[in-house]
Amino acid sequence: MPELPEVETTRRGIAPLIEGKAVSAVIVRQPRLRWDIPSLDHLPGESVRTVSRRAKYLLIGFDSGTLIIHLGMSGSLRFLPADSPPDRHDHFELQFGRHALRLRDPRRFGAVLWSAEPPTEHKLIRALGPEPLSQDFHADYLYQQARRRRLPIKQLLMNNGVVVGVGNIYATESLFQAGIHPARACNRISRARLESLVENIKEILARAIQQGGTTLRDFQHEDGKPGYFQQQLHVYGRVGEPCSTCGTTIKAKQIGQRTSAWCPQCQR
DNA sequence: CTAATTCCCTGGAAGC
DNA sequence: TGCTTCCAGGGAATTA
Repeated sequence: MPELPEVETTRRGIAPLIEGKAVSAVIVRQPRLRWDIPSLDHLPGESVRTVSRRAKYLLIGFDSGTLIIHLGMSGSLRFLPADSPPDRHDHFELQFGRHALRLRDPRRFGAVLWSAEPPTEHKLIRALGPEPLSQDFHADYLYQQARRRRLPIKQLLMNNGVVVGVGNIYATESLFQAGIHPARACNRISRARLESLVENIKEILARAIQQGGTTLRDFQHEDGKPGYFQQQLHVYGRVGEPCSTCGTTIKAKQIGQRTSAWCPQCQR
């Protein structure tokens, strides 16, 4: 599923293709995504001004407002000839003359929304925590967030009000790298260990984005290969296999309705 | 306020 | 081979 690195890779891929281009048509084949796709009848004739990202939301800025796209769990965007035949899961597209930016989303957990106000004021975006790769996400900040709560550290990381863009894969992997048990109460972790956790999150995400960038040149021809396929996963999806560090069998259990994997030897 | 639970949806894997 | 069942997963909405 698209994690933050994949969304950022998508942003970098589509930005140079659509910035400055005028929308010629909007096509909605299946409006029922997570929420119904709103009417975008006013868009044709308007030009794309910016292509940015906040958390896992892609923000396509126009003079009259912002198109907000979330890829959910199975969404992908491609830029291709407008006359290429759509797949049955190709629900939405913006056409730019002979090309189209097309959204495919088999599981329809994604979203296409419109915000007439600045996107920072939008209901879904206003209350989000800092970007993990920004300077606002640092050890002191995470320590302050952690000390007044007691839930498992993994759930704290996956709370978008605390930090955005850290999904199950990256939470699982960064906790392994930092040697922290995913179920450990977040207020019972030292500042020093949280500092290590912050560093690991940044490092792992940055590397995934960098690797996503290497597939960018193929962007127009196929879905960007998710960065985590190239990145070595140490615990995620490796339940029952030996730990790459110590050989202990990787365990898993549900933490906050999500499967969490960890090495019982390396993570405390 | 924090925390826990429910719900949306379908492809793919596993079981029969 | 074909059918059925189960599971994953982001994150908003709802409930406690």
